[in-house]
Amino acid sequence: MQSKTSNDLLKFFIDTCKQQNLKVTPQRMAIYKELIKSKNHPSAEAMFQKVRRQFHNISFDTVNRTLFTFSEIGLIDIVEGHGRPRRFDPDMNMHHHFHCIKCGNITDFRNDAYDNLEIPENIKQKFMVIRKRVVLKGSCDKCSKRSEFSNAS
Amino acid sequence: MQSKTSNDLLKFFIDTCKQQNLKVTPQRMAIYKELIKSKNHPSAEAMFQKVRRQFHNISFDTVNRTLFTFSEIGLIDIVEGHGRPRRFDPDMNMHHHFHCIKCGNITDFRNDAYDNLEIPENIKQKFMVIRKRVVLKGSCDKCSKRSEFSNAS
DNA sequence: TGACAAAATAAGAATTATTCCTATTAAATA
DNA sequence: TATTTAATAGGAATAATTCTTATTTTGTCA
Repeated sequence: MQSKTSNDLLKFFIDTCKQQNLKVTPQRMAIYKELIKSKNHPSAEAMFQKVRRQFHNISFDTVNRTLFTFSEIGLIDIVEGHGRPRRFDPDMNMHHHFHCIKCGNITDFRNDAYDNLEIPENIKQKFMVIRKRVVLKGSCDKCSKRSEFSNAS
Repeated sequence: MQSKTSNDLLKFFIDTCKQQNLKVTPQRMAIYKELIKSKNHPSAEAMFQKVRRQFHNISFDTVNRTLFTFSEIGLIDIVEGHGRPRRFDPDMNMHHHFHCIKCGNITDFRNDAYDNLEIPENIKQKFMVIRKRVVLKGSCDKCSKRSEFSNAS
């Protein structure tokens, strides 16, 4: 069962690479295999440590670069975090964010429906929530224009 | 009008500092004044460049440390971003995040209501949205326990 | 199958962002 | 105005990432 699902995922991975004109290298396979085992949100360093156990002489740079490549073709996501460089927001009124995944800009927007979102009961019981925000990700107007036909290759 | 609002904000700033037993230094004043002028999400480096124009020999460390201090007492917010160290998420199913502002951990959770949030029309018209997520921030169960009486001081 | 062109890799240097360290200075209080 | 305690400047140290270059490998096609 486990291996069947795993094989399906590997097939999906290989197909995606071919579609995107990415070469299917043993390094990329090894990294992908570790990724589908990951339950949390690993850093590049954490992935490097895991992968090198199977792939003795893989370099950090390859792991890091490959993770970034995977995120570009939609195999994995880069999650938002308290980032570096840290960005400070002097606007303490409730508002929401649009992140451009290309240029990295964050745009504020207001939305009443989002402001009124309820915190789920199971979350309230476990965590002390002091702020909520809807984060939308995608491509901003400038970046969309710039690469309008980029996936027609 | 402008100066009145600005004075109110400065008064609020001074009161907040006193409440929190923080000294009101010229450096902190200068940094706060720049902050309330900021419309975007400046980095520490950007703030340093702005502030040093008024405050010739201020150090980067002071700016950075002060911004962090301000965020701790709720004067400003640290916004989520594509962070460093980057965190990669192999789970591409829709889910949401709880960020602990103390330990930095990000916890996944599922919520149907959140999944069904509509993208506002004005956003759709301007940006190409490919992902949405609700991000809750606060203190996780472990960190809440650890500092249960920390604000009684 | 073998050769070729383009892409990917390893290794380490370089860069960027941040935090730490410590002597000095300044704010708050009496 | 003297004292105590926190805050600062400046620079060293660290952490995370990206860049550079020579080498290797993949995918393709004869």
